[in-house]
Amino acid sequence: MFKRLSKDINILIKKKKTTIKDIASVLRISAAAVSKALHNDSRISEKTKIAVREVAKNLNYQPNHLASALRSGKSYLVGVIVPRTNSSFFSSVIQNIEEVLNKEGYNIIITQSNESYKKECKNIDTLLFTQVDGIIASMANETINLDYYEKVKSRGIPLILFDRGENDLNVDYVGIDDYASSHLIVKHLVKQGCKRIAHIGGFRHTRIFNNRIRGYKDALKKYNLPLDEELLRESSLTLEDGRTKMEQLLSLKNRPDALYVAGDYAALGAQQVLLENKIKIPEEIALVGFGNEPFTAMVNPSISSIQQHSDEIGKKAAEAFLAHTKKENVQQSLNKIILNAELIVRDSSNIFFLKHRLRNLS
Amino acid sequence: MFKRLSKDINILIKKKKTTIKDIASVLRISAAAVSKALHNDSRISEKTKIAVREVAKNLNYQPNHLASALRSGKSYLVGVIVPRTNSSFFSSVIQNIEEVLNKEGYNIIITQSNESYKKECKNIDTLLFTQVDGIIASMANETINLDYYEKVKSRGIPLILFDRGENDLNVDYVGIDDYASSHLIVKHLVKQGCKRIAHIGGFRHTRIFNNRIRGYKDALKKYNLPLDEELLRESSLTLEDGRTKMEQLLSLKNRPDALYVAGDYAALGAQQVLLENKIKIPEEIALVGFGNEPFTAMVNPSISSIQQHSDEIGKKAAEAFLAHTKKENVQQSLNKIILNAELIVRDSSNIFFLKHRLRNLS
DNA sequence: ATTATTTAGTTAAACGTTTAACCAGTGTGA
DNA sequence: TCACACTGGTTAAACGTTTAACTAAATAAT
Repeated sequence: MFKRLSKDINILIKKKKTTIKDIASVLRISAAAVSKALHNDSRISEKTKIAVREVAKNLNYQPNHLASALRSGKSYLVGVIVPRTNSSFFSSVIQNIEEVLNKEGYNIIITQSNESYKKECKNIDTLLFTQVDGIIASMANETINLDYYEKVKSRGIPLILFDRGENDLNVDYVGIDDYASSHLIVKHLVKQGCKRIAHIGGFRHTRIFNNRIRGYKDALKKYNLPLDEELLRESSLTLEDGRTKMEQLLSLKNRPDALYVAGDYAALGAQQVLLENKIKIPEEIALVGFGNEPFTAMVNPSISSIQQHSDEIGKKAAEAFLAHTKKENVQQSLNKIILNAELIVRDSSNIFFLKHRLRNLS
Repeated sequence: MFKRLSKDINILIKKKKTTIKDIASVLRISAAAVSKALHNDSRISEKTKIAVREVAKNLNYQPNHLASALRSGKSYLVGVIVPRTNSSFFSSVIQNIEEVLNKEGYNIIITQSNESYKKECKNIDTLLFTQVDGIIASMANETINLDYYEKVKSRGIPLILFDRGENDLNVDYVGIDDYASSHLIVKHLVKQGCKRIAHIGGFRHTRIFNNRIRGYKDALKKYNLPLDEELLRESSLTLEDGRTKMEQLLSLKNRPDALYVAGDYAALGAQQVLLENKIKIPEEIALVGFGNEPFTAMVNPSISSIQQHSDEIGKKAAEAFLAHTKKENVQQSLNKIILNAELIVRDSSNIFFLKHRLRNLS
């Protein structure tokens, strides 16, 4: 019945873009019927559905996302904001968010803030402008003012934070337990026999770094180690800043015998300074970083670090978004999903170096 | 005249979303006039424009991108496809594309193919579906079939390739001169006194890797070095593959005294094997990588590498896209923009190691 | 035989802009 | 005074879907 329309089809194929109307006119049915057929609406017969799908394919029909999003109010687009993408952590989180959301028909738009508050605001505007159905974000280091994130909330679209979050916003948050991670590290260093453990941390105003500092302090207390304030340094956690802070620590009369750095890049900077000063790692000073950047395994000696399970974080964040889309209630509340981190012990903090090596080889 | 309407404004402010119509009804003008005012149309008086802008701000008006894109046929969105984002090269290219396009009112949507052809096709579909105004892409290693890219072309939107391109597509391409880069490397190694230069390259079916191989061969010829086929290995350029190929090279009866690897990760793998075999770098075997990944400067010894000027590539790619939007003629043709690369000499290929160090310190 | 229900659609409005075409009023030159 | 050009808008259609409300025909229930 619908089969001998190939001439009509050929005529239409020349047109710029195939729309639902073209399909409708080929089959002599209404555009609405086509729309319903494509959405598998129960009010359309199986026969018609098959015919519609066939014609759609022949005409190379591509649904116009703009039109459907405009009409339905759903764009099936989710915005992702990260400080930067060239970090294995964020890159992996993004990949996992994408994987989960793709399955549900969502696509993601990635934007980077480059750790700048201003850029972050611009990104939020862009995403809102593009009418995303939700935003999954990790905040820039600089960000203190939350107005722009409040704007997202007030637009009534779900907001999910990960890694760098803020309790005050009262939205979903996915991250690791920074406080417990610090405990993990200190415990490990104590086991290696270290007595004076220094910490190069991030700035206290960022919640996660504050938690790492609190964890560090409390763990020292727990193991009856003195808390020496000069062993605790706040920094921007860049490679360069890691160098500076390490130099400061070395100039102390009473040097530390271990160092826990809250970021891998800064840890690398510290390591460079140690090597340049011919200080043996880990024998003289043991070193632990945070984030498990790939280079920690590449440098010599390899640097122990905290693995944050970026894949899990990405998945959970995406699932948190999906949960919002499923319930009617748009009301957001503080809902924390905290994952356990893992300490990857490498040469830089493994005092029983050779022993360990041999064990691994056996 | 328009000033005492604050009550009306307050009423409207409660509404879900402010539209152009709300502004119009506040000012008792037509929606069309508001649209024109916001676009600075000459047919609207300055007085009205100011009033419109003011009311828009008070009502917290956000233009609906979907509606305007649907109507005007322009989304002001550009899709970017990269094999992965967690590489400093791609990350930097993206950042520069964004910077240039933002200035012209465009926003970008980043997608990653993870080097998978299937994912790349999905990405293209997503981007077309989102009605992007253009696509800037670097192809996955796997990609040989060009049908999907042809699809982009046939949709009539500009397509720009960078880094990993294809002549056959006949579109704009931005990249470095791979052939010349190989010459640069070989020349440098020859200057260091190397006589048997090996090459771990990428697979020949990818154009850029083929060009690097051609450059390597021709440069050897130029410097009267014998071309020993067993010194040339094709690989996937992963760290692991770099290790394997290095082991193979070491097992030769006649070992090379220099190695040029077409990718930094594989170069790192090769370096690890060399160090494990107590082979001195660069004295016994000099090493040069490609891509200037940050870790090349971090490892010990630091690895010489080719800096690809990712910032320039990003800018030029964006500009190439903009050029298309400006001329009516949608006809695409092969238009290559080739940039010069730069060799960053580091310890791994600097035989006059100390001399160099001293010179730098002075 | 009559009414109710189901099936398979149709119609028309709506989503928020943009834009082509139109028009009323004012000024201007001849 | 008439023709005209400007200025500053207005009207209405359009972009491609979705969807609420309606309907005609067929089938089932009473």
